[in-house]
Amino acid sequence: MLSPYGLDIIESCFTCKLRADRIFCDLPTSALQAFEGIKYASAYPKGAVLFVEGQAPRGIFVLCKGRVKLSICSTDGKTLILKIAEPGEVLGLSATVSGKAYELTAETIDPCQVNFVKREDFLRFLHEHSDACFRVAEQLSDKYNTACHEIRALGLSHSAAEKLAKLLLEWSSRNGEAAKTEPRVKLALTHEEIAQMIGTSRETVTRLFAELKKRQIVNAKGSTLVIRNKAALKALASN
Amino acid sequence: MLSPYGLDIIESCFTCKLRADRIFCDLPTSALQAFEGIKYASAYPKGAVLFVEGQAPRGIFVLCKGRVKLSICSTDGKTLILKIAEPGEVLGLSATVSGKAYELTAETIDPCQVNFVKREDFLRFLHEHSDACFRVAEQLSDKYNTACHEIRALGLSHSAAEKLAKLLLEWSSRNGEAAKTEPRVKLALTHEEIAQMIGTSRETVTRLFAELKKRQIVNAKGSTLVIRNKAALKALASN
DNA sequence: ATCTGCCTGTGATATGGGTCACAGCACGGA
DNA sequence: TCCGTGCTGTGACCCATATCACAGGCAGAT
Repeated sequence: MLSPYGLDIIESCFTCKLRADRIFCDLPTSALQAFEGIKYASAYPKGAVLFVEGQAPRGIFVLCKGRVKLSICSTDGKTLILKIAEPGEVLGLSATVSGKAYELTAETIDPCQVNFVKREDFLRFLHEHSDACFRVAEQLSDKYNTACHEIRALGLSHSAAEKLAKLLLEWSSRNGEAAKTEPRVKLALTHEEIAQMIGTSRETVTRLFAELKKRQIVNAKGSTLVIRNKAALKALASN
Repeated sequence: MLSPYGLDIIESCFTCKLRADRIFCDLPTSALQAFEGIKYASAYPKGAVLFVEGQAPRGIFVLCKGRVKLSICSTDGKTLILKIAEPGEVLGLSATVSGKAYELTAETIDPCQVNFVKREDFLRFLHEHSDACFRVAEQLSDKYNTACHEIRALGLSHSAAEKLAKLLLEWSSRNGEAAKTEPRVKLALTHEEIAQMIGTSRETVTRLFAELKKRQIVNAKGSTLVIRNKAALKALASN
């Protein structure tokens, strides 16, 4: 098969080595077989838009490879990035289930491989495979959970510094770096994007980073950030 | 049967007249029968706490009567009210499904009737009744949807006035009052609580209401608020 | 009728951070 | 090598809103 956008396409879910540790993908054989029959494997370049906030739901997108930026956007152009979706996540799920419009916009930030399933096929699939339906409920619970975290971070912090500290700590807890005394975080986003994640302005992010560096709390090594003083960062995060 | 806290207890879901218009409750007979077998009907006074943020999930609470305040709370005591749940809503659902801690606190603000189902019973029930499982997915989608709205409101508005205007408009669209030229909203909450809903301070809410009244945009009739100038309120909401 | 607690209303003050404006820098394309 | 484009860094300014402090009002308890 062709490898567009420099991707190694995963042909079938059955041969996918990563299936086991993905909440949705690790289905019993019969369900997986049915899923294979209705999915369309496809690849997208960096910057492609899977769906836009407000659109009627066409179906779900199972992210196999690459990262996808999920954001909402106000009428005046301001953007809030909700999260960066990682492989294994099912995108557009809640809209597809409920039939309401997509509540956010999904845009690839890497070359991505995606399995698309049309809404009517997916709904039929769910009704016929109750174990898959339960996985969907689990995925949705998960999404709801992270949404609640986001709400807490946005609504209950007094300062931008607090939100940034929270974000950095969360990032470091992703890669299993959290346990180390000096966790490292790969900064794959621009200050602008970080600002959009914590609902502040680009300049404020720049200033906050300058402050953190001055106080020796973090330290930049190229595009990697070293957290030198985890305790101080935690103190900032919970105030 | 006794009627504690002045409630007329709904004995059985089968005889409940309100069942039809509730997403979760309107189950096929076989599922409903099974549900009857595992639920515990109970009543709570005003101010009772159903569960607390951070607790391990004991099970779900189907709200039959009364209203429940759902909130999250920061370490320093600041509270953010996410929503006021109305009858028909299933509380503690996502935590019960995923097994993670309850992500928020649920506290009754009226005398309430509630059907409680233990986690293990509920999970078994879901696996045995795929139609119920699908309803759960729908409920969760709904919750996710409102969470996204909350995030938008919190993260993308520049002023407290904007958030208050949004809240008032949303309230008026609940009771079917939205269509009227001068919708009425019952103000069942204190300024303090409203402040906690839009993430601002009590004083700011008081001042904002004063401003709205001065500009003849709203008008207080006892504890009922009359929206005299819907257009102006909408203009405030989207800026 | 009085007290006590919760709610609303309003002034004074301080400040976090949004916004504008511009400068320096890195990196890729021609 | 030079240029353009997008990112980062920083100063100046100002406004919305948090916070503190207190006064009046209303309602339920004694």
